[in-house]
Amino acid sequence: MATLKYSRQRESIKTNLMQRKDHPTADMVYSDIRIEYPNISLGTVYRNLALLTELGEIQKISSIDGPDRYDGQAKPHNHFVCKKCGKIVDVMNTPMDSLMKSMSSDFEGLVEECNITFYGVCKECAQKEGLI
Amino acid sequence: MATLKYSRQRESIKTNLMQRKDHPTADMVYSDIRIEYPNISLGTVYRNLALLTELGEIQKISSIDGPDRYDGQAKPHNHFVCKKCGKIVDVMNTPMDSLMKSMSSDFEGLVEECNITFYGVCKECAQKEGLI
DNA sequence: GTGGGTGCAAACCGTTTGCACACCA
DNA sequence: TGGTGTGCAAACGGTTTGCACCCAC
Repeated sequence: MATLKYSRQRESIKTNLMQRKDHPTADMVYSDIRIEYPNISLGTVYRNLALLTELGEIQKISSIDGPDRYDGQAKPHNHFVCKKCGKIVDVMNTPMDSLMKSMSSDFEGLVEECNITFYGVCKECAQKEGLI
Repeated sequence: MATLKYSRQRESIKTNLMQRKDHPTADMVYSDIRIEYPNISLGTVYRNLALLTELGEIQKISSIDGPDRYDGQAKPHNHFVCKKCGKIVDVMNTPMDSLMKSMSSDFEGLVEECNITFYGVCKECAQKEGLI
């Protein structure tokens, strides 16, 4: 049961996410898709984003403030989220080995599987606020 | 302007957070404070938690799902948040040096200042779900 | 007395869900 | 035709906010 069926809406959402290089919110994707499918509903966008995330075809990124963001890049990688402006930057090649060592033994062997999100202040915002 | 005035509500919230060793939600703090101040409102709790966070006296921790959590521990440290059960574990002594090297040069010198939150699946949940 | 703090309730915002209809297989 | 997907709108949960009153200074 619950066999996956084709839908052009889901296809369009996936394609949109794969093509763009930013990390849009559900609403930003919704705006884009509505150009091609004016009747699509925001609920459908959320449902498909959740489904694609579950399938591992996209990544969901939680922000500290504001709405969640999505990443169409298939290759697993991590993110840096700016607390001030919400900007998201891809972080590749995180040194997992040294991270692992610092984690309590409760989590040994598990961190490897995780998507890690770093929060902080990006250079631009730090300069604006005189933190740098 | 905006001079900080004493309030026993804020004092009580701060004390409550400092004494406990878990990472409660605003609502959990609210429940506790109501024992001493039955008329306190949830809005006041949120206002004071935000204020204390801004003052750097407590830490706000964003969860992937569910409500934000708060940490009364003054010493800066990082967190591991379990995606499955929401459990939060303190992570001390993160190897910042190796992390820094892996970050893009856009953020060099800034990551050191950040609270980092690791997301993943805790050992217990991983065992429950057969991931381990 | 003045201006910040509180309690209350309504509003807010992102997200989820129930339902009837549409469409893929 | 059977069952999954959609559009719509209402509901939801956590959080914020406007307002009148209260209280620290």
